Amino acid sequence: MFANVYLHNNMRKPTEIRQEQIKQAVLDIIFTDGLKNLSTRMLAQRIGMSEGAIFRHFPTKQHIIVDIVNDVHKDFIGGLRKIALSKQNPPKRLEEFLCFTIKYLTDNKGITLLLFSEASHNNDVQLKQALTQIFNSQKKLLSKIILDGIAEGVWDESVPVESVAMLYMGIPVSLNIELILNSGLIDSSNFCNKMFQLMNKMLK
Amino acid sequence: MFANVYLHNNMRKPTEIRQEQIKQAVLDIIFTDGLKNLSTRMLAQRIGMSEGAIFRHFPTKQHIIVDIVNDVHKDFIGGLRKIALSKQNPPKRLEEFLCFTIKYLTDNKGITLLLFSEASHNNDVQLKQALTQIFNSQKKLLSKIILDGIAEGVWDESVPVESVAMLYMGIPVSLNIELILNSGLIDSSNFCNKMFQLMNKMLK
DNA sequence: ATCCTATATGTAAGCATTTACTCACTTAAA
DNA sequence: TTTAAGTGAGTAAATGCTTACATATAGGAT
Repeated sequence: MFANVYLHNNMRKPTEIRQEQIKQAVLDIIFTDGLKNLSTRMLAQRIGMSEGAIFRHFPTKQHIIVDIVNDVHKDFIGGLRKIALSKQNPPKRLEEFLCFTIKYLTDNKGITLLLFSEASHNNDVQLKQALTQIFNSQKKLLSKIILDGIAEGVWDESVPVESVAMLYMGIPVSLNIELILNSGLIDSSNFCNKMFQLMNKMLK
Repeated sequence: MFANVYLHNNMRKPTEIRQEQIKQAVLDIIFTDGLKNLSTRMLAQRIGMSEGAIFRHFPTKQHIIVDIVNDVHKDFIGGLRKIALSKQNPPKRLEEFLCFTIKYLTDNKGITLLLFSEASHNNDVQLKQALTQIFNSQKKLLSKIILDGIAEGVWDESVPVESVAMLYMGIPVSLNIELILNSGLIDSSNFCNKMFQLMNKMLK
């Protein structure tokens, strides 16, 4: 009769849910403490499970990182691709492209730092390839939007597409610096709109 | 007579020179292997001295980082300040500002990653303050140039100064990503000129 | 419903390795 | 001859991961 009154504070959960929890906690730790302070001990503590339990759901710590990078490729790059290849006019696509980028990165605050930090070392060849592809995909998709806009005559044909794409690549980091300095408080839709205005002007 | 023919491979050097070597090696390691792979063992090996010797020249590893950040504040921010407050016309100042930034960061390849990574964790309050000041100084100095340009009538007064400054903050990282992906090969002066053209257009 | 069993999820303790840093001692250089 | 620069061996703590063991949970047979 009273058996179910007391909830166990360590109720078991299926591995799919635990994996999501772990990945979320990893990004959280990276954002607040930096990649080099990400330890499996700290990770376990933040989720509220033992360290050993983590290794029931992922074979190694590195596999967690790789899994996150794969998520980024699927969700983030996938979302950008949909926008870049849609039927809307190029300026509208550019605006959505920017807003989607900013929303994704503010919702997943550790990702910018993870991508940028991990990209810099060559220890894991497979991981580095995935990161390179993420960076190049972004540039390629944005370039497509710009080239479409030029072809349609809404933007100046003399614009250096490569350079504009490069400038865009810095936006996530500007955003991240701002997030850190303002401790996470940012008007996301306002930020994205301003960036669109600037880039649109740059292209005219 | 033959005493000086054979050079000792462990010739002793004054602490000032060793400190510079150590700081340079730290930035080198950060650029090639990432901040989290920066160990005193690796550092000693790269310079060609014993691990213990490092601690003759710096009390702790953290002190090396702090010293580098102080250098950045003096050399980089100092240089930017000189340009921002010079008597030249605003567009010329903007161009020099951008080129100086890019030159400094390509000459000291680990700095972008160091500043950006370290800024994200709160372990060391003093360090975080120094980093915040570096970011804010950059924004303030660039804003000054833009506002001067608006006052002189060369740029549009409706331009959102804050947003432009924020976009500028991303440039070093775009550069860094490019450096990593292209393994260090970049036409620095060409890059800086292109960025100037874009920002100038944005401001008109 | 109740029991039984297989399996997935959990834990605490411990492992080998790496880490930042120290210390006793040596020796080049001023 | 004093001092600053260098070394190699060692330390305690932290790290990623393993292991032996415990038990919640799902599902079929009773």
